[in-house]
Amino acid sequence: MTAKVRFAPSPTGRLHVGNIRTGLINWLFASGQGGVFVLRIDDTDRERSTKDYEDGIEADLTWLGMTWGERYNQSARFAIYDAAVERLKAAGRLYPCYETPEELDLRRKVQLSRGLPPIYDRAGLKLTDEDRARLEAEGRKPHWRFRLEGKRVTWEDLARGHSEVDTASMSDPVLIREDGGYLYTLPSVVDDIEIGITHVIRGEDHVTNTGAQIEIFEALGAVPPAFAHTTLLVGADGLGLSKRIGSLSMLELREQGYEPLAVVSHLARIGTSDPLEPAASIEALAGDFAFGKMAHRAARWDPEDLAKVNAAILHAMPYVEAKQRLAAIDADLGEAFWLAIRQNLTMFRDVVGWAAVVSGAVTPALSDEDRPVVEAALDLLPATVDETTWSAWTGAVKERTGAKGRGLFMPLRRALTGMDHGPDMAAILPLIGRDKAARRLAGETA
RNA sequence: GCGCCCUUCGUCUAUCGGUUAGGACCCCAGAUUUUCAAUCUGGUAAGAGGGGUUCGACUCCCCUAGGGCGUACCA
Repeated sequence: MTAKVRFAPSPTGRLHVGNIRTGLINWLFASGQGGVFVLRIDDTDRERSTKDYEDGIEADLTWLGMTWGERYNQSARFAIYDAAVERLKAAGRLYPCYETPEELDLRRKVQLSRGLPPIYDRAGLKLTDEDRARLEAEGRKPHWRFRLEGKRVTWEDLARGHSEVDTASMSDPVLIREDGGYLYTLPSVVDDIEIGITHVIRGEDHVTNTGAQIEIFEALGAVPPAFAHTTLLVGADGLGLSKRIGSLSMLELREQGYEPLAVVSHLARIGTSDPLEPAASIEALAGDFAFGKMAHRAARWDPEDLAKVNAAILHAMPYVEAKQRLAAIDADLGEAFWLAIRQNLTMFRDVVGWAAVVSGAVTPALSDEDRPVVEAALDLLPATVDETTWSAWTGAVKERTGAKGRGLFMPLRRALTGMDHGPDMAAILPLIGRDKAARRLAGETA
């Protein structure tokens, strides 16, 4: 049986690092074995769902390279959920309740204060027809709960191993709200059955839900899929993902200039035993994927690590891959330029700064100690410069001034680039050109 | 409050009763570059605390501490 997994975001916001990891793990798991990745838009909440967010989610997935084989909108599938509801009602597993949210909240608080578990007391189950008629005459409308069997539900979790949830220790879940709207649980289970999902892969915040959901699968006569609950992410401080990072959207990461492959490599490898290095492609990542490699403790999402992965990708990026993007910055930026400066990039946009060093205007920042070397260098600068110039030229400067090592090269670097770090000077000198080099050595802004 | 999960170098992790406790990042050193960066090589560095079980515990059990998640008419 080929694997079929689903990623089910709600279009009530953009994808962020917290939920994209779940999507990515699903994608990697499915792709690694030639399975199907289903994109399911959980838009049963029509109030909060928007088409813009839906488009945004697709744009984010596409940017990351996470293609989907099938996609569904839950908002188009209410008839299927309605049918499931009828079956559950007929089986006596769905019962109406009339408490208001305030009443329930109060009841929970009382239970808690008495040291009792805050579990719904199933008052709705004890209602007679007359009780219901009276309540509805008062204008109350029911919400519907699924009657749990109250048993130890067990499953072999792909990420956590043998798992158990005692559904006797939880409240019967509300499946249908007072206003008739569906909560996430029922449509999710029904779709998993209808679409033929074989593996439900999600964050471990859903572990307890799984107990109830397995009961719902069974109540609908379905064999539950396999489950995998992965650890959640934490921030660089090791504590829970902060609001800032937890809500860091793919859109922001994209605007900050990260390479999609960096985002994906980083997200796929943190919290695993694989070294944190760039993958050749998202497909290669899928080939390496295994739940067994994932630690059972929260994975740390640190932007500094992401930046390192991003830099490593740029450092090794061949010219053909960079060509178009380079041209978008400046048509004159060729292969020699790329090869000379890529090692100095953290973000692709850093190219702009190096392009300015080569073809823009640079104001040399020189100290008094730098001057003798720079003046000699200007005097000795050959009439033409190419890749071979640097060595002979600086050799001559060394001979005349006695400067060597750092004392020889830093003044020249500062004079020619205006900076004290940067690409290999032998490669960058011919890119700057003889004319600009001479003027910069003379102290001009050129 | 209750339930579930977690706790190994500074960081991310490997180990599934007997290891010189391994790798990656950071850091340090060396090489290379007659410079910085990049690159290559090498190195420093670890089992939350306390009890057990065992010939032997990072590994199994219990307790404590710390952290995460859940306990919604959110997903």
